[in-house]
Amino acid sequence: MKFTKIRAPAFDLEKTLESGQVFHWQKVGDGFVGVIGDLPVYVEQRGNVLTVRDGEAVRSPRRPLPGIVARYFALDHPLAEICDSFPKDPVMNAARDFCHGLRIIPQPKWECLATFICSSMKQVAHIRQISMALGKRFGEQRRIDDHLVYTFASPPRLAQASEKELRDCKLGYRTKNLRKTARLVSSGHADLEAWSALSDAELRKQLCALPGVGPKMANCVLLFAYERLGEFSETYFGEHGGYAQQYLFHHARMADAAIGRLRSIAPTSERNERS
DNA sequence: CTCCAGGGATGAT
DNA sequence: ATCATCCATGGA
Repeated sequence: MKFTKIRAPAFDLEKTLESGQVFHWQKVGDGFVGVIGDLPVYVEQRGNVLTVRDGEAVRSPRRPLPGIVARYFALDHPLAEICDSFPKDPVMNAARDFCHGLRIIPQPKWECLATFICSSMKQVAHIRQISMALGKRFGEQRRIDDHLVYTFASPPRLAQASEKELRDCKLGYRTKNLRKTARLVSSGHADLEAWSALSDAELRKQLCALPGVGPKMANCVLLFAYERLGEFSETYFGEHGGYAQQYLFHHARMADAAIGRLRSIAPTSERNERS
């Protein structure tokens, strides 16, 4: 067992993995297993130190593991500066406090786009199931210790999948959108990598033209896959609006869950509130 | 603008 | 146990 240690200040692994940006990591013991691109990885956190261990990759040219992990978890983002730039209102303050150490993972573009097409009108638990099902059926199997993990399904693989196979992954009405978009990407008609060179506005326009992608999902992909961290909501949220947005959503989801738990304990209080 | 499209999780009864 | 409601939405 060969473990590598990586210093990771101002980082919270669990919050980062469970805040609704990526959906394929599984809790195992004190850590998580998943894939970073093609590479199967186990990662666990103790204080400011990550302990990581990789399995065998097949496609990726091997780079040193610490660099891969540090980049994946965005350890190079200046988090203190980012949080400092958030507006100072009560809601934002609470979110910033709650989400301490949450970093926005720079995701592989296709993985991010496809996942968000699958995510419309789905809750996090659902998206996780879909993501797992797609990986298991259409991804490539990798092994880390005694755990099986799966790479994200490639555009050509999804493009050639039958509608029934996709529906079996609980995709529902998203099936056609995912398949159509997979075909556009697979054929080169939509070149996600080349789009990196586009301006924010132009990139958004291209994304919105894809089946199943509207303004909301386009923003998510802009933020998570193209690292346009401050592109939207900049007027109020400042330079790092994307980060602010993510913190607010995660905090709100967790707060809702907490209210739910309270209600089940004390059913007479807290009736009928929604904003 | 309205309406609808999976289905699992979650809460209410 | 069963029933209703919800869901980081997009397209018709």
